[in-house]
Amino acid sequence: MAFHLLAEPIRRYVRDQRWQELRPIQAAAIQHILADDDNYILASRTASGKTEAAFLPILSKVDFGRPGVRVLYVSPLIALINDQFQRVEALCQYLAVPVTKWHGESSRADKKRLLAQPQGIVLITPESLEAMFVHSPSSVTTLFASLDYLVIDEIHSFLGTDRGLQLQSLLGRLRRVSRTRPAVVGLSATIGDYAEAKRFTGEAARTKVLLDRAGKELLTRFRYFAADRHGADLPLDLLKDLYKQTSHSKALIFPNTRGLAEVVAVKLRLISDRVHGHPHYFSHHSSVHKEVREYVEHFAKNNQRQPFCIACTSTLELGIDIGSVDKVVQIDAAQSVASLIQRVGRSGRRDGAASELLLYATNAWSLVQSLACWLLYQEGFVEPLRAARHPYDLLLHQALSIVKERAGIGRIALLKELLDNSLFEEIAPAAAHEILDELLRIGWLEALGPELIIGVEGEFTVNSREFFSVFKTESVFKVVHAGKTVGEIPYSIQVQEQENLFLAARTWRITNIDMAAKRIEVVPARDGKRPAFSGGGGTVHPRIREKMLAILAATDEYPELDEPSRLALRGLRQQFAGRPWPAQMTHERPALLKESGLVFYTFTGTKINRSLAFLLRQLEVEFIFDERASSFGLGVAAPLLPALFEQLRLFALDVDFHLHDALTQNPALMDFAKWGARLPAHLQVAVLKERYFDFAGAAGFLRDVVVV
DNA sequence: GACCTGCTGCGGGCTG
Repeated sequence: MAFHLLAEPIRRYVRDQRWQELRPIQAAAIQHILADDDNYILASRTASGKTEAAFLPILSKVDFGRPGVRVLYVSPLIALINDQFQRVEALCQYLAVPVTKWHGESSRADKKRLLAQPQGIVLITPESLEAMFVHSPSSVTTLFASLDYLVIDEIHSFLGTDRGLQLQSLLGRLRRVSRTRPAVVGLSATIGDYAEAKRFTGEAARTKVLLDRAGKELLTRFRYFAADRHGADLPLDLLKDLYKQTSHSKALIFPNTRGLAEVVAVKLRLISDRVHGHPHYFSHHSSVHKEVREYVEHFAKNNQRQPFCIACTSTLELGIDIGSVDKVVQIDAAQSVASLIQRVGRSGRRDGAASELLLYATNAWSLVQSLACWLLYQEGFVEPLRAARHPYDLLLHQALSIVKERAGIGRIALLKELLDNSLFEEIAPAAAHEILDELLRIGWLEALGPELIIGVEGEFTVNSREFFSVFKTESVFKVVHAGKTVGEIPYSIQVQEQENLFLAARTWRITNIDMAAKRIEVVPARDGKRPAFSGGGGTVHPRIREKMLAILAATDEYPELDEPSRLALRGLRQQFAGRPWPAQMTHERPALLKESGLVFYTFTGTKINRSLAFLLRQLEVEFIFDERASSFGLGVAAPLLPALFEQLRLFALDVDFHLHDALTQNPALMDFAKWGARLPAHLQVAVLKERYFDFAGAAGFLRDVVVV
């Protein structure tokens, strides 16, 4: 029995919680973590008690009487740290172990107190850890030289991302200053590739996975309301139906964009006002001011009886505690299965009744993508995310960070430290040398005797706040009403006096714009438009598109579809009917002759499509690309396609020259990687090839594809 | 038509 393995104070905590029993993931984690000092990945669905699964055994095991912080918890979100602080602190009170929040918004007095007496548990963000290495390396040693455990929450949010590469580097740097050998415990509900998760710890061979596959009971329904051709907003009938479906529920609605989240919140509130329904309609996304968002979270969490509706983006995907909701609504397809799982995970009624998932679609392609995601979810598929093996841009950033940390370091020692870190293990020493040479050339580094120091040109960069993060952010205008910030919007044609707009689920009129202070004054208004947000979306994995093709080629019926959805699916299937689909479709892709010309459907992921579009431009072939349908309209006769594909494939195999050219013409191509623009040109090309495009995938696709 | 994430140190002004 796992329970009896726990230390007595922890057993008392468990008894006081009045839990009937330990969850499977908790029982497994207790047995394993107490038995050895290995790294663990705990994979189990949302709200299955993963935090306790990690902390119950760790707190039972670690000797907190010894000096130094013993456990470091890393989280991708400040909001999550603040939530987890309450839970972990409640647990730690049974052991009198102090817990300290360490992020940009936590108390400086608390930080000072911890530095005077380093002990217990610290909750931190990757950027705060980076900042500590850069500005106060002695604090890193004082606090973290004797860690026993590193807990990484929502570890999937770091896998395959630039922020993950940064954290991986920081883990290596922590190990370097450590006198102990801390074990890593990673927590997640959505991991598609366990080998990658193990690799992320930097010690794959020492890492084991504990997995609870149990899903949850879910009542799923698809609903279809076709948008008119020009309809940027949602169809009125959809909004009316959505109101009817959610007016008595606690509902989360995910319409995929910030602008549509505002439309949904404002319009549902309008309908509700008209029929004297409840007034609890909110929006929650990155452009809603933090305090307003916190109010919404607080309302949802502390409200047992009243219904409410939050229209949101991925801000409510991760584990921020908003209590339980009984309906999750997705409008048009989610970008990934992982995202769908996280969203579904937010529902769950305490009484154990099945929670409800409503999947709306406004066009047939979106319906099929949504259906594909849902079927893949049922099959247990999650997109495998692979970390970049040649992150030259991260090496550049970490080189600057280490030079600053040491206040000067010999070139050989710096190279050794960088290349010893697991995330750079596939980078050749020659490339690392080149990056240092480039930093010396542009004056970001300088040689001082035998050592490298931060150069005059580099001081500004390294000393700015922006240095701690590896992602870019756009500049925005603050939107203020009566001295209170409502949120923010990017500069656009819409930013004009007397313009009306939606924000934070309200309607506003712009009364004053201060260009210098980037501040917009607003007053309440009666109607308006959705704000024009800029910004790119995510990427769709090839497997989703392959599933979409399989759905279209089959004749399966799905009882979860309403009648309009069924008709829409049938309509799209008819377009592709009459083709001799083999049982195992792998390389067959359809082309249709339409009025506008030949349309070729690739049914593959965003990165391969993006690469194909690049290659077509290089060949100066005209085309119309539609990512939603994954199709290319081409002014080419069908019999010529194989020859075109062969030409594209040869370009794909030798694409470096064209990428060099494209970068010279348009340096903004590197905007997706914050620290990429300072790399030597051929390393920029390498970063583009590895992270933004997939030319190897495109070449394989072009080699194998059979047009039907 | 398209998501999200975080932030030092120091000095000056203000409040209790």
